[in-house]
Amino acid sequence: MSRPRVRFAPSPTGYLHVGGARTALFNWLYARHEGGIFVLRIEDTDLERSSDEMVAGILDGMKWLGLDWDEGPEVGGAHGPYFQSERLDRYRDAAERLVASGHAYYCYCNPDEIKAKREAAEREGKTWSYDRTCANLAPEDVAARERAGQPRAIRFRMPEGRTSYDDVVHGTIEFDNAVIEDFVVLRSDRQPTYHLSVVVDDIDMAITDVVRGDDHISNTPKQVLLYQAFGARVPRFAHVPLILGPDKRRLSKRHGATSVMEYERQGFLPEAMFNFLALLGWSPGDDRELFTREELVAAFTLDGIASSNAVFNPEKLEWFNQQHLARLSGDEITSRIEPVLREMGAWDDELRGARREWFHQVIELLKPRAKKIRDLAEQGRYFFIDPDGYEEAAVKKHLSAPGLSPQLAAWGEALAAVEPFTPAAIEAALRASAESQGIKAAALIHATRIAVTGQGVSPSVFDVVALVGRERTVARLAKLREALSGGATL
RNA sequence: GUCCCCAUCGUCCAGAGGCCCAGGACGUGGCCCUUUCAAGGCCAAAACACGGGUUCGAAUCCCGUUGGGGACGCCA
Repeated sequence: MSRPRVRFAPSPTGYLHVGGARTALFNWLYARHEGGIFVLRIEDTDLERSSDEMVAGILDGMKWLGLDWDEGPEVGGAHGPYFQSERLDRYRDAAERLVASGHAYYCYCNPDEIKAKREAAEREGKTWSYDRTCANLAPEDVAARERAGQPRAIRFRMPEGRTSYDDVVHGTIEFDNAVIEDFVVLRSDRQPTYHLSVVVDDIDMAITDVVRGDDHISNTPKQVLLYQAFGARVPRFAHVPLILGPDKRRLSKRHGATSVMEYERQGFLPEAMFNFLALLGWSPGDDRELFTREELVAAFTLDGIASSNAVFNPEKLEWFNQQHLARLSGDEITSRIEPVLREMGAWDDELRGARREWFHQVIELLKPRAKKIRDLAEQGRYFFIDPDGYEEAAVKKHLSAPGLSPQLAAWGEALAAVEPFTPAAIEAALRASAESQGIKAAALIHATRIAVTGQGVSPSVFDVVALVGRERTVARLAKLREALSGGATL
């Protein structure tokens, strides 16, 4: 098969939403798998709703996910321009060509009257479609209206018969043309409608495969007819299922986060989002779930696309994030966590230098407990900064035993002499200290954890102590004893 | 209202006539590991919407019902 050309054509709403991202992802994956071309086109026909910032919002989302485009904004290409707002002349010419060839006609009807009729019908629970008043106007009528300077739209003349096309995911889909009215292709203000602009653009951009949302299925016959009217080759269509919210309704703002950048803000990894989205409505045909970007490119084919809608499951996204996080190397995590640590005032350039090995060990310890990069920083704060207080519930639960302070003093002394300062040696020393004092090791374990981390929860206290280091641990134990005797800081 | 699409565990998927009294994953419950919390391992509960066909045989094919979604604009 020769190189396919596919496209993603969002309208600039200011952000890339999850559904759009998934559609873009499928297109990208397909292009990359087949060695084809991925085109990005901005459908900014609606000038009032478009701006540079809005376009930037979309591009940011694409870039974050790593969906690079071969032709489009910022990179150009031989089939541009890639903004519909710069292509208006093309649409006007195309519409006039349709009139000339008899596939369309001028319509002088008043939009307000049409709207009124439509609404009246709707109130009775019926449908009203355009009555073709202008479909067969006599030449002199047309001339008269033109002379009067009446505004005119251009309508497509629906032929008799049926229109069908082969959908890659749904098979053959057929419509009776009678259910489709003579739709407007060019408005009276000379602006094209969606159907005209997509078709003209897809022809101009030599798009071979249209991969888009299910919601376009019923639009497709209109577009197929337009291709035919233009004498162009009809592309292959693949309509992918929609992404639904938990209430099974189309995903929208009221379902919470729908912008992919919102997930970035929440600390999700782009590779996790990528993996998760790829599996919403597509499957490799077996039970594999964890994929890298490269593995997905290798595995992706259009026939793995499902035909039924999918519900967005945030819990599974979290799981993917955790899995991808666990697979990140120490250096990869370092570069992503740096901004978070800076924000906390816990960053030190040495973490990349002299303390790099140490830092990687800290990360390994924290990793299995973290779902997000931010968790790593927040849950491991005590590795970088002395705790400034003790978690109340933990104190209540583990520090109320009488005589704890002298016991901690003895343990502190023993710890100061542990050699080598490894988790195993530290554990042995702690157990020995507990035994010689006739108390449970657990008492010292919990107290040490609180002293060193300020928290009731942490990785194995022996690992933590080994990494926090002898000096800081001894100091923190002493500080806890102070607090115990003072009582106030607890 | 008309037209179109869809229908396997709560959710995401596997299953393209016998391999299925249906498999994996998330989530849920339990156990192991661990004197914390996770991670990990093991186990469990959990689905072929319903009714008719076709066939020796149907989750898989056909028809209908029901349910869900989408489209019907001088919006995209």
